[in-house]
Amino acid sequence: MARKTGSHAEITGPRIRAAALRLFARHGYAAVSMRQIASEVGVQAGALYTYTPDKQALLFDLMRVHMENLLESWAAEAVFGDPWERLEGFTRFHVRYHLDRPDEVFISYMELRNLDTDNFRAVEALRRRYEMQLQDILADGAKVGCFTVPDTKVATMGIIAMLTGVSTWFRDTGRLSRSDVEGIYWDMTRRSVSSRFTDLPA
Amino acid sequence: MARKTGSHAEITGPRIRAAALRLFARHGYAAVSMRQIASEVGVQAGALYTYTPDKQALLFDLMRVHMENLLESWAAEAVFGDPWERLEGFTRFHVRYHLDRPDEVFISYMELRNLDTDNFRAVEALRRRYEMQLQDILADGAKVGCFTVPDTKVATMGIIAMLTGVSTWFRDTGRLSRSDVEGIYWDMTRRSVSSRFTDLPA
DNA sequence: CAATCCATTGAACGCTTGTTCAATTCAAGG
DNA sequence: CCTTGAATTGAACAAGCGTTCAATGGATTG
Repeated sequence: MARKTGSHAEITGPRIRAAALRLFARHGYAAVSMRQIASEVGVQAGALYTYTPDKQALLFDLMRVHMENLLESWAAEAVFGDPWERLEGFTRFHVRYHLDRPDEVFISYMELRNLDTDNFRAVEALRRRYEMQLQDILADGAKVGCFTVPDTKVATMGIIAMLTGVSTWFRDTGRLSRSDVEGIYWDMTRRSVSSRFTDLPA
Repeated sequence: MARKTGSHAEITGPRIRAAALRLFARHGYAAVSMRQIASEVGVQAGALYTYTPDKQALLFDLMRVHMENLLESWAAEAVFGDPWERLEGFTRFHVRYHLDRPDEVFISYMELRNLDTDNFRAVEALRRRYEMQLQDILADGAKVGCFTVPDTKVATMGIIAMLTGVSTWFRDTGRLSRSDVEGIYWDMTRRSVSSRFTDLPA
């Protein structure tokens, strides 16, 4: 079952990945043991080492693949057009993508500090590449004059934080549907960068 | 050195609290050992148990006290007036408070899952009380007509996520001062709930 | 000075951790 | 049917975990 490791490949067996993902998301990397992962897969702990060199690689693989998929998915469906269309495309994509992958998102934001130095740098770089996608949209929109952003970088971080936060509270059993939520977040996002807004109280 | 435990008191010695805070924020609750905390204080592990019943209580104490301080600080400086003033007060308070306590904030958002059931419920309740402060402002503003929020609850979560995110990227050595950042976030927040915004493209 | 008291030590407890590896099992190929 | 080779087991390893506690120490009080 040895596995060719192409540049974008998952190194680890899919069953193991799924179990590790679930458990890391629920309890945190440091709190989950290799034996727990093995038991979820239905196997002894030693068997995991046929598929992964060690626990750290398991975490890194999950995070790296998640970020790569995120970037690829966005590249595949990125909207072209004026800044408004591009921003709406990004917003809706981001909310939808994060709603569909709560565990991956949780891990990728919470377990950064459990990555070794090199792995951390790699994931950090991927994350910055993704943030840059939004930052470019905002910068273009500001240049053209359809957006007013007091600070492009802060606006990027603010909007991404706002949107990503959706996965901390959304439940499928709740009052709102996914597309409701998508729409509401887009509404808030568009407002937050609107130009038509220099005549406010205070 | 036994300590009176009034309702809002910290149970644990301040040196231990400080060490645990630093280490939990840096490496995560599960990854930090009692021996590491003890060594940071300059003491043997056993000595910690004079001040705390166990490791879990250490975490819970940090989170509970943080949330209580947050609520008290806001109660002390909450602005009264029209919704715009109240929202600006909240926004600036939240950003400032979170910039000043990066470790507490980090822990309180990241270590929820390491709390025992009862402790989790207690912290969760405090958090909801705090979120309700903002939600009330938004609801009042929407009723009066100065805000347009498509969904009060989602707007609350969105704004809080956006503002809280400041502590993930802000560095004192960076391009912007704390009051710069405060102002920028207020600018984005005010826009995100503005009424004067029904005539947009798309 | 003696008595008291409590913070602290340092060793020990039973258990779990990540990881290794000889031995075994098991399926596929000739 | 036998051989080959890889997947898996199960035991073992050293290390570290949270927590306990008799013994020690050093200051405070009478």
